[in-house]
Amino acid sequence: MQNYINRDKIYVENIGEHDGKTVTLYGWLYNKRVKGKLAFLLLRDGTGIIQCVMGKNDVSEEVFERADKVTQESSIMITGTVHADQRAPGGYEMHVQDFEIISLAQEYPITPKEHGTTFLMDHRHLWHRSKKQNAILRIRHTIIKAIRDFFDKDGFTLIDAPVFTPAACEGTTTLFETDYFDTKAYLTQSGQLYMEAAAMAFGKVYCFGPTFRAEKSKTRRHLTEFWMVEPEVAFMDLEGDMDLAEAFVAYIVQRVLESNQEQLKVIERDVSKLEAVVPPFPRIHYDEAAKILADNGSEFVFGDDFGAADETIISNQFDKPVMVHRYPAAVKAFYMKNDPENPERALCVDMLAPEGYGEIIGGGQREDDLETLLRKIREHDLPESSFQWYLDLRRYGSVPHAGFGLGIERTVAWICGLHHVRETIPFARLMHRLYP
RNA sequence: UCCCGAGUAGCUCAAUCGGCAGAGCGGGUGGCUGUUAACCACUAGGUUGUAGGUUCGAGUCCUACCUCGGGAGCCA
Repeated sequence: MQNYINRDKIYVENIGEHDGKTVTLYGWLYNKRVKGKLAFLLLRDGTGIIQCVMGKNDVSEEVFERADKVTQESSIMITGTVHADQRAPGGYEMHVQDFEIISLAQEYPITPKEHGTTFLMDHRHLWHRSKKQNAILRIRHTIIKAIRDFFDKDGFTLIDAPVFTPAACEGTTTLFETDYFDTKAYLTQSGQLYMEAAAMAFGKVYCFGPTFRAEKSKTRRHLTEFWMVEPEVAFMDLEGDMDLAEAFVAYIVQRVLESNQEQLKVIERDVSKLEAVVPPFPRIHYDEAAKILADNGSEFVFGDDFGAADETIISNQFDKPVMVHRYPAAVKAFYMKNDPENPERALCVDMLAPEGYGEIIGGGQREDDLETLLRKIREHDLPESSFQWYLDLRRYGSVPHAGFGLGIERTVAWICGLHHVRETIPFARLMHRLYP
């Protein structure tokens, strides 16, 4: 294997720079078509796929025999001349001079025909090699990079939140419990409370990491382990929070449009839907959203949170993400600040993605008054002692502050136009999936 | 936790009213110098999820269980 290390490797994505030259490519056999005295080998190297043409008369008998016997996903090395050619997928093809099999693959489970999702998820470690999955995870990479760039350029500091937490942060969802020496610890469901502490220390902060929910949810929008980015800003109100969320999401979409045209084509995404995502986004009051539902025959009960079908009805009214604000305080978490103009309502906002993708952002202004927060903790029947550090933030220089959380996988699913979030994360963790 | 649906060849699926378990892909063999999920011919490949029941006869009908998928609730 030592012979195959090459530090100046040429990659398929840059093959146009080598038009007319003789180069060596390293990769895997994506597919082949052997037609008598002519062989078409599709080399995949992670950055793209190139068709390599081998005429029986142009290579030694031994080399042509290798093409005949090489199996799908065998690792290979091909030397040849690069030519622009309309007939070739990708626009360039290679005329083969030499071809070596680095490691002959056993019978590869993922054939070029159809497979079911369960089978593919069981072979997730191999499925990544497929064109579409490769494109999705490249777009995920762009989204994550764009998220970090957006905040870094705007003076935010990245503050990592802990994964082990001592108690339920919000007391709503079911948490994964783990032994922590002689006590219990729980896997985090949100870094937000810690970000509030960090915002008081650094001004503008965000965390980006995995989040865990032990809910027995089996829907296309749910994972038990997912990634979330949570910015938090001191001296910011709900309006500022919505401004931030809007600029943030628009920036992410723009970056994908700039960087991933090729991948968007592979996954057959309707790009015009993404091009429409420019500020300003519609901002509607909970009462307006309720009216939309009433007008569209929903069984929605005023005062409740919206169900999945309700979110779809609301988002379908717009061709951009829509921000719904000021939900009834009763259906929101204890740390949400109540609207001084209507104390029954919370200064909160959810952003619903277009095309029925549901909630991608949840956030709002936080309660900054010590006595009010204390009362809410008691009302929600939460252990007061666990929240002393959180109450300290109101004891020592409390300020208005706000933030939100954005779910990475739902954002990727929306931007890529996917049916299910399980394809948006390299190795999905679902209620019935812990392998591979 | 609740509701709905599905388990048949390595994979994707078919099998009429309960009547001989089949096809495509993938594997193997042979053929083909411009293929695009190549094509053509031949070939191997089955405890029909498990356990019971009804029947002359069960992939098909009944009961239970197992596994998986979709959805609800909850949420990002």
